[in-house]
Amino acid sequence: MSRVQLLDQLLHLTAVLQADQERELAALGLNAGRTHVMWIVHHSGPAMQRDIATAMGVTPRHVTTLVDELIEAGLAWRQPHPEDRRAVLVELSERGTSLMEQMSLDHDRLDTALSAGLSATELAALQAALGGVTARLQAEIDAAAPEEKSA
Amino acid sequence: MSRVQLLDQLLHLTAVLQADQERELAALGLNAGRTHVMWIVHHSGPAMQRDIATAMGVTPRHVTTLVDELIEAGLAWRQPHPEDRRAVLVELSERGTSLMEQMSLDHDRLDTALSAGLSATELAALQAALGGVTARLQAEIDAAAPEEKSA
DNA sequence: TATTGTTATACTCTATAACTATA
DNA sequence: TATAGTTATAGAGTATAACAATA
Repeated sequence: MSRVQLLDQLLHLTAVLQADQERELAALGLNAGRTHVMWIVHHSGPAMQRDIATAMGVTPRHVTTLVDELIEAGLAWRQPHPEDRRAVLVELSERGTSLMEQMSLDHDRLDTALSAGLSATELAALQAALGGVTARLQAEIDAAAPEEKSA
Repeated sequence: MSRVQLLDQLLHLTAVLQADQERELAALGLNAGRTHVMWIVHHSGPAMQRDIATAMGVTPRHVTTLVDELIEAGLAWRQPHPEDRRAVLVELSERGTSLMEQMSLDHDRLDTALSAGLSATELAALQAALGGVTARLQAEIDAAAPEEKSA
């Protein structure tokens, strides 16, 4: 009988991870939504707001707000779409791009720190076990909510 | 070089876990705050709102709202504090209590499902590795934000 | 007629400030 | 004077609905 349940450990880790993310973003004047927009644009290149909304699972209206805020902060701008005059392309500014690059570095650094102390074998075993847990969790979710099919 | 980083795996698991929790609570007309209040009262017995606020890390004013909502939903009620006429004791109703008991069962069931397929040895190794990762994450956080001391 | 983005509005979660009734 | 809780107000995040310009 494990005194501490696996699920409780995972929930705790989840809480710590999330608090850390939020603290870090807040220090940059960002939040999850604005950062998600930048992340998408950084990885896909200039993007239409409609596509950003779909990728994030939020309303197009909300993306308008998020992009307004990024522009206000000097992290992005809007360009007219060259082929569709209804649409707009969101691009990162130089500051926006370097911020995303810095976040990538921080991400990699944290990843390295978390794996420290684990041998390659142990790391592989941990990753495999985590993959299994995630798959079982997803299976539970799918079993409980059989509505939303894959898109 | 691991193609998928450990941190990314953890972030993904975090997202899935959280979405699952929210979906489950929403199906019961609950949210994180209301559930947290019930959880505290379920585990500590009748509690003053002030103490609930401290335990949750939110304002006393917000606890007033949360308790109002629980009462509205027939899940809790307020009793006058027997020794301090300024204060109030929050108690769970029968429905509130049985809901908490049901959630405990669901929690245990999910924990079992997540561990399925792992031998006792593998489970112990996973838990140990997770503990290490969480400790290293906490150490990173403490190193980055040396302000808020322990209370 | 369908689609992109925006103006207008509203809902949820949470906070701060001022106040009432005790202690 | 300090503390428990509440009335009043505000701010962040996100949604729905109606509408403009364009496809």
